[in-house]
Amino acid sequence: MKAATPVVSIDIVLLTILDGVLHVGLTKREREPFAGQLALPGGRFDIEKDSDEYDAAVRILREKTGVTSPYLEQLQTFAGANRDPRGWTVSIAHFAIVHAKVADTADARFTWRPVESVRTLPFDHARILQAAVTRVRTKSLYSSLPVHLMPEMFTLGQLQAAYEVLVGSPLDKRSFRRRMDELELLVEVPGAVTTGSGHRPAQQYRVKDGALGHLAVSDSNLGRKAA
Amino acid sequence: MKAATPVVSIDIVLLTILDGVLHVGLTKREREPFAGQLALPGGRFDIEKDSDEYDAAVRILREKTGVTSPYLEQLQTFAGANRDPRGWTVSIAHFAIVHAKVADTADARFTWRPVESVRTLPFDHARILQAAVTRVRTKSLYSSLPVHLMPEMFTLGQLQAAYEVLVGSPLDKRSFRRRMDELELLVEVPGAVTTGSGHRPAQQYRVKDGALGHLAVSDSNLGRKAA
DNA sequence: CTAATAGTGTCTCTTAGACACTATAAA
DNA sequence: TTTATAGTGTCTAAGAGACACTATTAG
Repeated sequence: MKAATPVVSIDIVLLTILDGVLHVGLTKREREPFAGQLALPGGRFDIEKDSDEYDAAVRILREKTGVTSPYLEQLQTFAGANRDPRGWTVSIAHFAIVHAKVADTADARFTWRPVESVRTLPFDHARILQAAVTRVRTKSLYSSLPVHLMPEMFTLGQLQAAYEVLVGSPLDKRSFRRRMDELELLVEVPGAVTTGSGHRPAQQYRVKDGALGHLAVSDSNLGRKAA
Repeated sequence: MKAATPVVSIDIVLLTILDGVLHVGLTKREREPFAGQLALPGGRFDIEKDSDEYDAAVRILREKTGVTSPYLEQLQTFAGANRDPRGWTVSIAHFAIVHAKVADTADARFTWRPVESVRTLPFDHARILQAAVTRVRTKSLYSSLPVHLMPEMFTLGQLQAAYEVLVGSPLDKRSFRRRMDELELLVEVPGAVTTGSGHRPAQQYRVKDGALGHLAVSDSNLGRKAA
C-alpha cells in the first residue's frame, strides 16, 4: 500500500424508470472485496483506449452493462482513504439515463433495483447513488432532462408521468403542456397515434432534430402542485 | 509511460476581486514541464495526510498560496491523454473564493492576474479556468456566493459591486436591496458606519451567524437590468 | 455649495399555478 | 353505456424589474 498515487476508477449510476418507479442498474461484483454483492458498475481507465474521462465512462458503461446511453454526465469525484478497504482510492462518478426499452437490452449480469429499495451498497456507493438521484431530481425541475427517459416516440402523458416520477410529486396537466409547448423541444409525429388502449388515442411526439444533446432549460416549476 | 493507473492531482482556481475586476491567482511553476510559466496552483494527494479530496484541496491551497479560503468547492474532474505532455493524467479541479484582504496575504510566489487578461496557460488550465468562471458567474445569479468575496464587515454598496463584477452587468439598487433583505442573510453591525469618504456614510453589515457555509439560494434574477 | 454615495416605495407586467369540462376509443 | 385517458382556456396571485428623489458627509 505504498503507491504514491492512488488508484482511479470510474463508477456509473445508471437510471431508468420501470413500472413507474425509478430504478438503478447494479452488477454483481466478481472479485474481492465484496465479491458477489451488487454494486454500481465501474472500471479502470484504459490509457491505451480512452482519450478522456468521458470516453472511458462510455466504454465502461458499454462493457459492463451492454447499454449505450444517450445521456451521460460527470457527477462528482469521490476520493479518500476510507471508501475502499484496500486503501486510498479515487472514483470519478458519472450518471446515465436510459429509457425502459434500452434497459431491457442490458446484460444478464445486470440487475435493476428500485432506488428506494436499495439500502446498502459496497464502498461508498450508497452515497454516490444518493448524489446522483439528487442531481437528477434537481435538474428535472428546471430542464428537459427527463425526455432522455423516453423512447423515440412518446405521448405527452407518458412524458408527464416520467417527470412526476423524477420530481416526486404530481404535476398540473395543463401547466405541464404549456411549458413543453414553450420549450419548443418536441414535434408531433404526423399520424402517429396510440391505439388499442380502450380510451381516446394520444398524439405521439418525438424530440426535435438537434434539440437533444443540450438540455432545454427553463425557470419554471413545471406546474408542480403545492404540498 | 506504462503506469497502469494515471497520475492524479488537484488543481485550484482561486478567485478574488481586486480594483473592481475579477482576478485569478497563479503560481510560477518550479519544474518541467512548463517550468517558469504561470499556472494554476496544484499538487498531488498525500495519502498519509489527506483523508479525502476536500482535505487535500484545503492543504494544497494553503501550502501553495498561503491562503485559507472559507469557500472551496469541487468543480469538475479533467482527465485524458492530451492534457499533459507526460501522458495520461487526472486533475480534480476545485475553485475557491477569497476577499481582497486575504488576497493580499498570499505568498510572494503568488501572482494575481485579471481573468480577462489571461490568454494562455499550461496544460488545459485555460479550460479549467474557463469552467470555474462560468460556474461562479452562474451561481452568482441565484445564490449568495458573492458574499464570500466580502471581508467581515461591508456595505451593501460594496456587496452590490461584487455581484456586478461576477454577473457582468449592472444591477438595480432597490431590487438588489430588496432581495438581500428577503434572503435574511445579513445583519446590520450596530453603530458601524463608513466614514471619511466625502459623502453620506453607509451602514455596515456582516453575515448572520451560521448563515455562511451553505449558500442562500433564490430564484430571482437579482434585479439585473435588461440588455 | 458641490460632489459623491446612501437610502427609500410603488407601480406594472410577466409568469406560474389553479381549476373543469368535452372528446374519443375499446370493451 | 361505461371506463379511461387526451386535449383544451382563463383567471388570479406573486414576484421581478423599472423608475426618481431626498439624505448625509467631506472638502
